[in-house]
Amino acid sequence: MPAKSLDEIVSLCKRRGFIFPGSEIYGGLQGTFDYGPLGVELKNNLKKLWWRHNVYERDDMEGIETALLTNRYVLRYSGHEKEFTDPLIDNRNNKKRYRFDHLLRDQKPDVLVNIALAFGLPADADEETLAIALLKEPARAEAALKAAKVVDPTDGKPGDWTEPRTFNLMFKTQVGPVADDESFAYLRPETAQGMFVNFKNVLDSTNRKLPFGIAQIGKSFRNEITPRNFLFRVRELEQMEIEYFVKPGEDERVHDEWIADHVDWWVNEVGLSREKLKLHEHPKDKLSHYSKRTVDILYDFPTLGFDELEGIANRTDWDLGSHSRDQANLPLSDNTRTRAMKNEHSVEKLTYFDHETNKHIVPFVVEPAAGVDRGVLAALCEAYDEETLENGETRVVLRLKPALAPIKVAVLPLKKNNAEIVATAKRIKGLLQAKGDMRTVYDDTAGIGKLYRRQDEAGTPFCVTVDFDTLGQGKGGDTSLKDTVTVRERDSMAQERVAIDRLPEYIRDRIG
RNA sequence: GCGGGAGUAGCUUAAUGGUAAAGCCCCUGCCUUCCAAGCAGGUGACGAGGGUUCGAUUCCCUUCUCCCGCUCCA
Repeated sequence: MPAKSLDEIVSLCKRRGFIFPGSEIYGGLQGTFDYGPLGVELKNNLKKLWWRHNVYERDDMEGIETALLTNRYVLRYSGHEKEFTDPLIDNRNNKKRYRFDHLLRDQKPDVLVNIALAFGLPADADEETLAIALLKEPARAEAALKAAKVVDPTDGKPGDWTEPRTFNLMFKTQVGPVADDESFAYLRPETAQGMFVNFKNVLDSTNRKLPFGIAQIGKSFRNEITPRNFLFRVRELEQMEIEYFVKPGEDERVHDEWIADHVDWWVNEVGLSREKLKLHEHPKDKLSHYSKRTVDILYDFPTLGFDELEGIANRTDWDLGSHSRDQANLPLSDNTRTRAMKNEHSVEKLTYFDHETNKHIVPFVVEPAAGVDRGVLAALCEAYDEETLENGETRVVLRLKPALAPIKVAVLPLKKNNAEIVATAKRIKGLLQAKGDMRTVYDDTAGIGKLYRRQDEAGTPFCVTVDFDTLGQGKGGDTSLKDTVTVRERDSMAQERVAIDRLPEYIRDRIG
């Protein structure tokens, strides 16, 4: 039986050491989580699989890792300084909160005219212009909204409005010893910008031709208004992102290819069921400022229902164009040309010289961006199983793909009060861990049945048990099984007898 | 940020204005020849701060965290 609720997963994560609340002994810090001994292994394994699929097994990808602290100009010209800010306002009468610009948009025209005139703006100023002007003088704004009788869209009555204020979703931090208004940097809200600002560096150092991509795995930070739902909405998150650069015109085909490829990756390598995945096409009017088309891959989480695992966006030439100097002389798409801010700080033109046409072009970008933490959660939800055994008892077993399993092998002595069995088990543990690529544990703190169940809950695919037969002391003096052990498989609980010297190979063949 | 609900051991629950109890888990020892056995022992909790009180886990206030609903959501 799969997990009935997310709480069952949360409970298992805490109990077995996958995931803990961040800063827990000081009461926690909302929107942060710490990965425990099993969690870090699972997460590392997921990232390893992703990197292998998207970098090593392709001919057109490079990896990078860029700084988390980001020059504010990067986020200014990317559009985040403006677009990643939500202006908010509350109605004291009914405790409703609105996005300030959306509230203005929903007013009758004469209301907006009155506000505009009160602020000395042209009568036909649009709601974005108004919002920006009013946010600069919140106290005057509050008075003007009252005077103009701005109504609440929920009840249609004039509201008792608070001062409008901005809520920026980017974290700022002080850089250097002098605390003035200019000496700050942003913690990056997405890893993507690191790939864009290094576009030339990668191109120049690798001699890549279009199409090619840059991959990065790393932390991003978003000051979410309301972190919720366990790993789902967090303030510190890890992303696995690709920026795939193509000639304009190839972008739509390549976009579809990445969507199909990544759905297959979640299914084949992470082990998610295809029927629990679905695609979500973003409506045109809800697209981000940089996107021409965005398709999300959703997973059917317990309690939450379908929610986003990965977003695959066609970012057009927005980013490379926005970060380039001398934009007026670049061949940009209409959206980027008209909406991107004039760049007065970049010293680079992020273009590509196309030898076929002998022209500089600004590549289009297709961006598959997946959440590592959400991937971990999906893998756990998919793998969780409460199984009723033949004897009527239940066991909790994590049916993780062996490649994802935090522990690959547990070596267990059938009896811990037999020195020779214990010594042999410890020797086998050493033999397996010497290979260096599989987490191996030894445990003798309970009876054999309980040891198996513990490993089931951790998702360990194989248990190796050392018994009297291993020592050549089988029942009735049977020595035929000397130097063999029992390998017990997690999902079926079936056992197989394997020679010790074949064991590393046997296990490796089965963990992928 | 608003409204509602909840915070007692790793987990699930109990009681109490006066030494906080139990089961499971965990640890140690004995026992145990393959799926959470048994016996004996042991560690471990009132989210934090303040107030009322002789005395607060209990009553009050504040705060933090979590859950539900709004709101928000690249």
